[in-house]
Amino acid sequence: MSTLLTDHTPGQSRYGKLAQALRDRILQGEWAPGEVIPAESTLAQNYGVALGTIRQALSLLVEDGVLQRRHGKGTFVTKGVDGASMMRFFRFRGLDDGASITPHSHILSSRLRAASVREAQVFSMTQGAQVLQLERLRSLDTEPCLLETIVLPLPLFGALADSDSHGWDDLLYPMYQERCGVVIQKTQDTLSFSQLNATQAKRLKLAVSHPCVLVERQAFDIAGRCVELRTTRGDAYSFKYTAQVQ
Amino acid sequence: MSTLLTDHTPGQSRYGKLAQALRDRILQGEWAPGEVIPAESTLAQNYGVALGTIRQALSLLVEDGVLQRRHGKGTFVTKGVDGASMMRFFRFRGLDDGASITPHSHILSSRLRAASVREAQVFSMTQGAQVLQLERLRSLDTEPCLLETIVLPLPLFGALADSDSHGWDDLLYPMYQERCGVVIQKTQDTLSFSQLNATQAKRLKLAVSHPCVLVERQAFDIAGRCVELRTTRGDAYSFKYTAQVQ
DNA sequence: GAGTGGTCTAGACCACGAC
DNA sequence: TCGTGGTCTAGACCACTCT
Repeated sequence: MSTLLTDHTPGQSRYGKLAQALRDRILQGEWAPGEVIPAESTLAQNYGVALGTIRQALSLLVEDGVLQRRHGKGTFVTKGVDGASMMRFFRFRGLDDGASITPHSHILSSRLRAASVREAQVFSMTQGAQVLQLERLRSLDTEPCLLETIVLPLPLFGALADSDSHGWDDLLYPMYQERCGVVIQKTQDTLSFSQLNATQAKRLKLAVSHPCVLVERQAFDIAGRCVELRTTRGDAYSFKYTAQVQ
Repeated sequence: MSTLLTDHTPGQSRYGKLAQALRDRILQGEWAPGEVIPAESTLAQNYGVALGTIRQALSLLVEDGVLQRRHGKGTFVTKGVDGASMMRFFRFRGLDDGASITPHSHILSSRLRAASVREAQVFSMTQGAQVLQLERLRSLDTEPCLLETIVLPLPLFGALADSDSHGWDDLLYPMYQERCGVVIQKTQDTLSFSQLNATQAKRLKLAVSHPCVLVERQAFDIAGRCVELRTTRGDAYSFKYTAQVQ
């Protein structure tokens, strides 16, 4: 028995409350990312509701990307975004559509500094708290393609601040999970156009003022907190993105 | 009684087949865009299935954007996208986020020509069939902002070929519906980067080689057929788009 | 009050996956 | 063969909208 339902309708449907209860249990870490949660019939019994009701609750969390159903196997906690998602905005030379090659990662710099006002806001930190700022170059087959500035709040990412960036992986998000217990659940990317300054151009082996696409990302963990701010620049001529409307 | 269900599982769930049957009735024009379809209980009776089954079928069509539910009122056939959707990719000067001003439309040219191979393919036309090609300039407060090339298959859009473009509306999609009976249901937009040639630059009052964002759109009607090809160019510095991942 | 979609139940059987 | 999620039923009651 987990949490008995209180009486009727304080302001939400029963399956809505169930979804919230299950989400809380996931956030508390009762089931780790990638693990199975109890069967629908078990949950229905534990909460004392009909099967259909628990299924509606689970559907909400599936829509939200927190859970995934697998017919015949069970319902699993999502593992999170894989971190190669930035490549969806670009199509670099010689890559077919299907090709999902992970660019190699090289950390150019890593330093601690005080959070700006905006950073303190989005990270819900006390003003002046510390953040870790990374500069990172990503390359495909030795050719530089993306230049990134990444800002991470402390002490959440303290493990990274203390470690040597030479041993880091090509994908950051799985590494956030392993080393800091942070699962990236969603990202919001704002695209715009810009031009490279001298330093950026040199890193990317392009000319000064070369047109680039700017991706400003906020990444959120499973609890919905923003835990990463990232600015990515890539050659505008390699930009290619497809959007569906309705 | 509408269509009795055949026996069990030729390869789809019962609600899947119901959804297809309902979609067909909508495509045939049994209910016009904006109209109510019969109540869930009525449909369930007519098809001889349980309420929950018809609700699942309707949910598929709602997800697909074909239907909309309104609690207490009924289930309605979608009216289609409003045609102002191109503005989601740009944020022009002096426009706040919420502002959804429709740019003024000016048709620069309109002519008939034979379809290219690719056009014949995407429109499912016999090769060499005719299309209507429009050049169109869209302006905000007398300032040109978007330059478009629009290709429409004939004879579907014959009514437009025969009419004077001076009397046309600022939004094309509602006009497609009124004059040609074509409801735009979905669009797929591919974004990339380019530069303006001399003609384009002049139209948009920008310099030659000015950076621009290119939007290549395919628009689909309620039956899923591609019925419009559109290429839109706008100042890259006004480009601003937000995407959610997972 | 009548009609609509939304929630919920308690049960049955089916389809998939692993052992 | 067993446990999982997926489909389907037949009924009940609730919440919203219009008249």
